[in-house]
Amino acid sequence: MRNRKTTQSKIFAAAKALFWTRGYSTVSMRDIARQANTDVALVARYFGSKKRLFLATLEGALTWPAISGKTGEEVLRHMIQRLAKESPDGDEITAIRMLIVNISDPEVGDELRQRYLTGLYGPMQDAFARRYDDAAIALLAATLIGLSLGRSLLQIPELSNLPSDLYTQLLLDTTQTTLNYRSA
Amino acid sequence: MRNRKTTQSKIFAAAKALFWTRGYSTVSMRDIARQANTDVALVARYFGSKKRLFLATLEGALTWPAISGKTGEEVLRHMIQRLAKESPDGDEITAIRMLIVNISDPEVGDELRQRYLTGLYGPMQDAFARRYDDAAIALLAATLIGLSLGRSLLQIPELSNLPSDLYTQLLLDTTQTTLNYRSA
DNA sequence: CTTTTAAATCAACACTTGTTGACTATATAT
DNA sequence: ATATATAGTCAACAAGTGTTGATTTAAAAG
Repeated sequence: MRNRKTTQSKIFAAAKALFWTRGYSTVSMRDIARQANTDVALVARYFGSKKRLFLATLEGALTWPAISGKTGEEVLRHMIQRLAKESPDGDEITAIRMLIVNISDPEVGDELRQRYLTGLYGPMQDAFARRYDDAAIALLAATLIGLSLGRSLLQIPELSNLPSDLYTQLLLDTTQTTLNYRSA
Repeated sequence: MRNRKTTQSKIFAAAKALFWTRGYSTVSMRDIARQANTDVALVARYFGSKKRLFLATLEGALTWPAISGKTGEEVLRHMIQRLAKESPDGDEITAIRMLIVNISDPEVGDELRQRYLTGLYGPMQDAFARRYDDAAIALLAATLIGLSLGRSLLQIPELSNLPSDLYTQLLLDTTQTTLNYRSA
């Protein structure tokens, strides 16, 4: 098959899978090419550079999907459902997990941190503003990330072993109690 | 100064600082040598290999200090105080932050995950066993890690801006409410 | 002061990295 | 069937990687 589009998407899929699970700097262009059954040169040619390819895999990630018009709770519920789909064995990878994996990379960490703050955290803060304590919202954000880390990366048994529906329930429960937190 | 011990400790300090902040695979032996004002060859000679040097920096980390005899609350309080010392600008680095930074590294991630589970999580589970819900303990572990991530790595303003004592209070508060969680 | 011991340095190795350019092969259009 | 456009391949580059050996230099022991 000699088709540019399909080759491009093969490369893209391979890059996303590798970058999102193993992290930017531990993945080489040749790793991506091998995974996509192509040549290294094509990876560089079709996407410009390694960093540009990584940034391409971030398209649409770390931003709320159509947040306007919906209540904070609705949006949050949507995110929780997505988080719950992330399996501990890693065949389903959320943007939150990708964020954790790459946040401390000197090459792309700052970019990711900024995208998270402006794309996810900021809007969430706005959606709940003046209805909950500021510290409670920050606490909720941190807790959701911590749970994702504990379930998929650290593989804490009590979290990893939870079936998807019970994990969803746990996320909903903690969201509720966390939001009601008042500082001082 | 021509002294083996001091050179070794200079190298060790440089390695720990770099590994713990930037992560194992993004730090080169030459980076360490440069930071320690020595030659690359000495780094390899004094510590065997890159991985052995990294493992050396883990000495005493990710394990409870003298847990026997103390109650779960006492040990937990001790950990919280250590967590609170971690400044958002990174001149004080906790083992938890190091864990997050390196957990997804293909080279050392598994080792770290295992050390965390057997050295920190397991003992904590034992210390609280039959006094709190299993899910509550897992939830607490995940929340503490999430807060560390949010404060020092993601730099969520509402967490990063908290002075050390208020951050301690937040940790204590959430610990209390989280432990009382009952599933289903 | 001379000899010995070992810390520090220099150079090199085999290999991997991202990226570029020239070349070949194939599908489409004439 | 021939010409053209372009997808795919191969080779090479400069730079960086971990690691090892030989050499030089300085401190300690005689």
